[in-house]
Amino acid sequence: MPPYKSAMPELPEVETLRRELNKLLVGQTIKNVEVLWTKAILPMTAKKFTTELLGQKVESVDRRAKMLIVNFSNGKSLVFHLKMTGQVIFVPKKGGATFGGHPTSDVQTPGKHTRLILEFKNGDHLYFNDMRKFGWSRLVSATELNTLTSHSGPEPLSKDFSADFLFDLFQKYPNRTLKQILLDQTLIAGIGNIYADESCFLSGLMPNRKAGTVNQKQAAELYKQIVAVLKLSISKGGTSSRNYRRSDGSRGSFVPCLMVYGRAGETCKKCRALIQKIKHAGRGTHFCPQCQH
DNA sequence: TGCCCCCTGCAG
DNA sequence: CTGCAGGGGGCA
Repeated sequence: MPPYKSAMPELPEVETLRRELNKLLVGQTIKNVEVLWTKAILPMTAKKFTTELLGQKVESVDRRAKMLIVNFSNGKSLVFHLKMTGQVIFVPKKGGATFGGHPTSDVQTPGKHTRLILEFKNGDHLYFNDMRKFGWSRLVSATELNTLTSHSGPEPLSKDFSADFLFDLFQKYPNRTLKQILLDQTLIAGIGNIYADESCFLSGLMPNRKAGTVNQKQAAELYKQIVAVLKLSISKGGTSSRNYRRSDGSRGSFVPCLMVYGRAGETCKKCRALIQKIKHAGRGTHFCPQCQH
């Protein structure tokens, strides 16, 4: 078994939750709120948080960068950031098809890491679990939501992101490394450690390569691979290398598709060289010494 | 620009 | 038992 790995939910993981919860929550009305760890909802008090949520009806579920956004019909939004170990788990009312979570799930609802519970009128529950307590959930107005999301760069799967945009970034920050740029949420939204390493591998570029040394063709290839790996991972329900779970408590199935992330010491799936791990940009960084330059 | 901090579980 | 893992915000 691979060694200890800690990976936070990134774009594909949060997008998976968004798609699932959009089907499950829209039209539901909040009947009860339980705040089990008050810091999870800072800066709001548990009392105010609860009062404002009671009776609210879910209109849609959104995602921006790595933030999961539950919109209510009164214009307010409940925003979740899962950070390292956050989970958002949906448990249908008793008698529901998957009551108690996914049959093979190891997730406790509620459990010792449950920080917040929402109960809906029909008896369904939504649990916010977070072992490390880095994650948060904020109830915000439309204006505040705009502020929260305005610091993020373009969505990589939107038309705002393109090969030219990426190349322009590299020209703008020639002394930064590819990984530093890919991880910077103000430049591009939603890419974290896993998909930064994976997209660099897939495009044959070293994560610590200076952006200024990358030519237009290479930038175009990296762009293409970023989009491809994010889409593929979404189609697999994301990467559950450790804490991340889908809304029913089950694991995403992208781990077998990983080429370098979490594979230090294992053989490269392309050339059989040993995958290496270094520390770069403050993160564990995985690469193939033979495939990437 | 880079380091500290928030946290907990697990490796060593 | 110590120390490391790490997103992102804050601060020097």
